[in-house]
Amino acid sequence: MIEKLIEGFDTTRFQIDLIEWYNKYKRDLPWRKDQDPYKIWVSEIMLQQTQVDTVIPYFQRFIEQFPTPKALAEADEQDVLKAWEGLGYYSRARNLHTAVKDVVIRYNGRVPNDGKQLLTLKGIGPYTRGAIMSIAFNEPYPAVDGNVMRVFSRVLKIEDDIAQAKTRRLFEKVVGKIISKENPSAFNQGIMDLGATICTPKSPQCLLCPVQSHCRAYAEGIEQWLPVKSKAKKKKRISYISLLIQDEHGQIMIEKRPNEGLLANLWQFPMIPIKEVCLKHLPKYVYEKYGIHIRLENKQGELRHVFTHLIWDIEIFQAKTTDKVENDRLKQVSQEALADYPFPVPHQKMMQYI
DNA sequence: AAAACGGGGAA
DNA sequence: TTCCCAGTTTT
Repeated sequence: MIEKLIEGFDTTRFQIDLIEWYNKYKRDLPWRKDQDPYKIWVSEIMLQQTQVDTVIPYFQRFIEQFPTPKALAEADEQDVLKAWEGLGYYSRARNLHTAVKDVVIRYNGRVPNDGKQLLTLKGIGPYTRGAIMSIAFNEPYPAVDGNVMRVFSRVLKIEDDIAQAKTRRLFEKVVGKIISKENPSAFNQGIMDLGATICTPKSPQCLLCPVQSHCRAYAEGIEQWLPVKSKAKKKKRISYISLLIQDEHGQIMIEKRPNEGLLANLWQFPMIPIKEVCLKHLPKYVYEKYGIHIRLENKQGELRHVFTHLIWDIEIFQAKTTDKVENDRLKQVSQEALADYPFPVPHQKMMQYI
């Protein structure tokens, strides 16, 4: 059934047209300066669900700070999270940290040139395995992401719903057939660049496309209707009150989030679901949860933060205390010391209200 | 198969 | 507002 999709498709000519275009127009990106599999790996993890322009400065700082798997393996998790701060999907950073420790122990610090072994490492799934194998080791593995599915859904007029998990497997089979066996690195990166610069989600630049003559969607004028993707469900909304609690020296209370789930092990200002308590009972609630007495002061502002699957609506209040706490997950720190802890973006925004 | 998991930029 | 982005893990 894959054969049916590729019937009449000039694979060899497609490979040539794509790779020639890539060699001429490839983007100058910091992780393309050499073929160090560690750097390819870090870049691929950062690039998951994250755009190139966002990743570039993070990548450069990260490689400077952790130049080798060994350097990263020996780092504290909090320092790794701090380097990741603001990039999102923090489990990527924790999984990468776990995985490089594995690489140091099991493979003597060398990223394995082996598809099966790569897949056993935390945070490396089918896409990242394919990207590392093809880009760093020039092995013909498909690396199918949203970009690749968009390009090939148009070129081959594939109308399966790309929101379905099994559709990715279909595209992996297709790319496995079409990928250049001589230069899989340029082929895969060529598709990525094509998807990023020409074959974009809206208003693709078909007139500039190096594989226009191969594209079935273009031939039929239906490129804007592909790929097919079903709608996501509605986001859940949660309201919170967040407290900027200062003691008589101006020290501010922060808490560490649980070690699993949303924003695991990042720090935040105490945050109370509004559903669980009304304003009047807030000090009592805070005493029961955090063990300190507070005097509630003025509301400082509010903010909204939108995640993939939910929305936080946060009201920000100032508060005062004279009590002291100090443990693993609860601290009172100076305003300057806040910079030493990894905070999610909504709580970074809160700092301006102090 | 579906849900959880961040954040920013573009239309 | 809505959608998209070089996805993986957990349930």
